[in-house]
Amino acid sequence: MPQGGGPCRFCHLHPLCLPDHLLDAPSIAALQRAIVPEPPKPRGTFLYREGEVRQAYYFIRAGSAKAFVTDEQGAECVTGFYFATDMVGALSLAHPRYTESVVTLERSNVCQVPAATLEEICRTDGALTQRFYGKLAQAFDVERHARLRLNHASADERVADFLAEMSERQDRRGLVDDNLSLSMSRYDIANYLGLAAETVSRSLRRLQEDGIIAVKGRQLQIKRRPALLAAREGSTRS
Amino acid sequence: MPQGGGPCRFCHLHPLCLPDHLLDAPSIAALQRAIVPEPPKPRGTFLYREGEVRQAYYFIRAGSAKAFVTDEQGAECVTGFYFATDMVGALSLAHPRYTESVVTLERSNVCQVPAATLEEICRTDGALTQRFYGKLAQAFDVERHARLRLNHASADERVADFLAEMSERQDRRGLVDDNLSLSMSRYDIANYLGLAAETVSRSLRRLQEDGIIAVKGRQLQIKRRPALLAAREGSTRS
DNA sequence: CGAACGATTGAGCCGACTCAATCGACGTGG
DNA sequence: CCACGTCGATTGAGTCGGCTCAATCGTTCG
Repeated sequence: MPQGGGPCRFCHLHPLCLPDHLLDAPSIAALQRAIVPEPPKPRGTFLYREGEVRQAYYFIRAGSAKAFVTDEQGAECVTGFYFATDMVGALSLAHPRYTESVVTLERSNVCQVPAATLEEICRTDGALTQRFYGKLAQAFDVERHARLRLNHASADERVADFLAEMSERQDRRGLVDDNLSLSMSRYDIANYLGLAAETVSRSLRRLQEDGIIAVKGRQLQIKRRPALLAAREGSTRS
Repeated sequence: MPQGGGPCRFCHLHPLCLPDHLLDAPSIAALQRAIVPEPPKPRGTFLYREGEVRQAYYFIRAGSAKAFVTDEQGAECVTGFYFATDMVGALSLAHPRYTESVVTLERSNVCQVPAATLEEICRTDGALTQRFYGKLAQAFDVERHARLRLNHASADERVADFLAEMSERQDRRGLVDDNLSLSMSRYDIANYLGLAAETVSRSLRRLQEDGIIAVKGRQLQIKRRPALLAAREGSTRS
């Protein structure tokens, strides 16, 4: 348990948010004191908008959010999703302004860390700095994965990969379960994967017909995980 | 001029490689002493391969290289291109092993910096560390741009965007010129853009027919730059 | 000079998009 | 409590952009 006090002491996500081996460092205690828990945010609340001056980083305690940019035609391009334990805003570490907008997909709880405070603490703690830049490195890997998926995968493969990714992230949140509750719409999924919503719908149906998953609206069960993982790559279809 | 000695003193790319305001720092001098100029590498030389332990970072002095990963089907996926003044290997900063393979596209000159040395120097210089992580942040932005391009752009838009990107990078190298010399094959371009080589060929022809560029093999001239920039986005076609 | 590779062009096909209709779930107000 | 409106999800029909396959043409290098 952290001796630094602050609201983290009672947060059940604590071990996931900041790994244990760092918890004794004085800078972690300072960080925890800087954390501002915010009142629950209803669905559709913006944490921030693309182009605004970066003023804070966020940690999601409960709920989910989607990130998107607006292209020159004014169209929304979904760039990712955030769930509990995710740090939001790390992408903008090297920018003075947010590079994407983030909006909640359901009633969500978040913690806020003022950017100035976090940067001040990092100035005296190289290890912590590296830790946050590590988030950026992770984000890069995710981005590259997404790009390669777009490059060479079919609609069915993309959807399968998306489900596997969602499940994997749920596992990492400590919730190992074959049931997924998708908080985003088919349109958001489609946009994220570079598909039409109708195509996502059809791909899900095909996966269900193959007995790999069971879909009921936004509730989803993975029935044959190995087959799902195989469907991510171009498994030679029968 | 750097007083640190080392081979950088005589390198004409110096002002681009490491910006001036940092040149006095002792750690820069140490970095320069650590730089190992290598003999010219012929076309097809690997700087490193995906999966190898990261042992060095590279700076390209002359020539060019392509980066790619190999997917589970054994197919090559081109992830990017490197040119003079580019730092190669920054993507793997947070990984113990290289995450992509890099191979020269033509006879090229590169400088090598042993990873251990660079990391040792960074340990005592937070500003320099931030500088290299900044490279990672840049790479993230490039990757996101590439992904959004794949998501929502047509073949013609992708090709136009690619040419604009190439030209922009040439400009940043200090060579403001409407002539581009593409060192990579149509197949590499196509792979990078998620297209077939034939489609790239056809898109180039269309751009030429519109009087936007002139193509002759790998030599290319930008005749109407504003039109090229407009063609990147979904300019309502006539 | 010939071989090999890259680039271009053409013909035909297919996967995913678009358009359109229907269905279902949910929330609102009478 | 039910009717209605709205939004999201699903399904079908038709179209089209870009892929595949194949042939030709340069070019470069042995």
